[in-house]
Amino acid sequence: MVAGPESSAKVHLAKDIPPATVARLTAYLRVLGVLVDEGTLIVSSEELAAATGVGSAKLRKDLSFLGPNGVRGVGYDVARLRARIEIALGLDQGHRVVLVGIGNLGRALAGYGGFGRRGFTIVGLFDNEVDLVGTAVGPLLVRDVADLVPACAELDPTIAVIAVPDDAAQAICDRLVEAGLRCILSFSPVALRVPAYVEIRRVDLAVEMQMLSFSQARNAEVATRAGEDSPSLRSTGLMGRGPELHAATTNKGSVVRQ
Amino acid sequence: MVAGPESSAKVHLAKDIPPATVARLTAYLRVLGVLVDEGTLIVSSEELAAATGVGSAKLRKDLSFLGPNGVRGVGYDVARLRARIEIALGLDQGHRVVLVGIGNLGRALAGYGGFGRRGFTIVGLFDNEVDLVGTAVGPLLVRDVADLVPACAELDPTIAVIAVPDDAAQAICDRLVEAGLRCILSFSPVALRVPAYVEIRRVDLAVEMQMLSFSQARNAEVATRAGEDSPSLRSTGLMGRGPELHAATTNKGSVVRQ
DNA sequence: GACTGTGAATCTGTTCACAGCG
DNA sequence: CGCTGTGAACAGATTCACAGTC
Repeated sequence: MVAGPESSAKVHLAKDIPPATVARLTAYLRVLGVLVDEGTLIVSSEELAAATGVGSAKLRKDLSFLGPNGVRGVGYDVARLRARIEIALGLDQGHRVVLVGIGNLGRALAGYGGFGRRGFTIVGLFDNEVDLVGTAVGPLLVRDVADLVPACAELDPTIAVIAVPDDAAQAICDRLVEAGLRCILSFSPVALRVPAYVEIRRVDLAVEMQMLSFSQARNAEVATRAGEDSPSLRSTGLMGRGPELHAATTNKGSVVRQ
Repeated sequence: MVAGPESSAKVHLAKDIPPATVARLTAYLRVLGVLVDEGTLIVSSEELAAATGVGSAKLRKDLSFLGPNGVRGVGYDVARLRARIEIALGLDQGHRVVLVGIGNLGRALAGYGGFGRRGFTIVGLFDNEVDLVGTAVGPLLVRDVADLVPACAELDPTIAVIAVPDDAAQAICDRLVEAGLRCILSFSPVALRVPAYVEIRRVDLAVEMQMLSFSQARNAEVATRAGEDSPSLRSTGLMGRGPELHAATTNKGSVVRQ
């Protein structure tokens, strides 16, 4: 009965949630957004799990870390569950993001609609290329990276994204830390050194390709059984929703086939 | 004694390597590349681990899955180890990659030097935008996505990358499977449905941001102890190498601080 | 009856500490 | 003596099965 009709009462949760669960909560959130748009009010663990590509038991366990959220015999209130997850992830306040490095990747990130839709607002763009500084990318002007520290004082960002060439990454990272940033997402494969109080995550695009390469190598090795057996497209019924809900995909650890 | 002086004798390994290890092998590989460029011949587990941001015990265990690769009391032969990892990951043959969706992200991927350097050659670019078809992106011309299946027969790719809008992702994915692709990397957050024999990995850029958001929320909750304590920049000595080798970064599971 | 929430069992990954070897 | 390679202890994540509740 902990589930009173609070709206943003900060139920003090969000403390002991395992990292693996956090990673999946974001996936549930996305699907819940689609369901809200469709006007769906209630969803069962089975349905939500199928739409996200995980097992239903895992999903229930994940959600249980946020406290009781569903109604037994019925399912989960879509809107309420979404709000609950957003609070747990700290997304309810929104985030102000600065992006450093406006090459192709930076541009792609700046234009990526998925961010805005999920509570991330890009508030600053930086680059060191003189030709680029002052030009508009979307609704923002690119600033000189030399002004990073003072500009951050003004912009008050909570998250920084690094999308600069490898050899510049550490210097930019240092500057960001100096500017007071505590959460940094880097797209450079180099291991960045930061003080312990700074949270840094790295996305290395080549890693994903290499993991694919490995599984191909493994499969090729087992035999060249190019047999077209096993269609096995999980069809869990109940899935006749939008044209955007599909089941069964890997997530992150590896080849999590379910 | 298994370690004879073979060059590419396919030691039949690469079978039972845990996924978590595979993910890290790619990181070691990158650092080894830097070391080779610098002319370093021998590296110890301690050094390599520091440069990659993992613990040395973990590194040794990871490498042990490939068989004995080092010399006790000395360390690892840089060039030999690199070759060994490349074989294990199936990178020694190289990979032919087709890229579907030439928006900002696709363009960023097409221009990303990290791929070529690591054995991935982009051999085909596809989009459905008429204005784009026929234009050059780097050394390649963009092809019409309608020609995907016949073009793949000609290009013989081993990996496909999907960088199209969310609502087109499943259709493109189906087309790629039809074209015979078995390894697909998708940048769309939607869970794609594929036959069981197809390996698919998903990279959701928003997930990483949301995980950062979570850790910030957690930290803010514990208290606003903005204390500037703990500088703790691991400095393991032995690190006076290039300007590109740094230590201590998270990897993937979460906040793997070491 | 249906579906959630969860302890208990299992599996996977990490850490430790040391034996084994050059 | 130093460093690799690894069994054994440990921690974390997943799966199972069912008790609890509407």
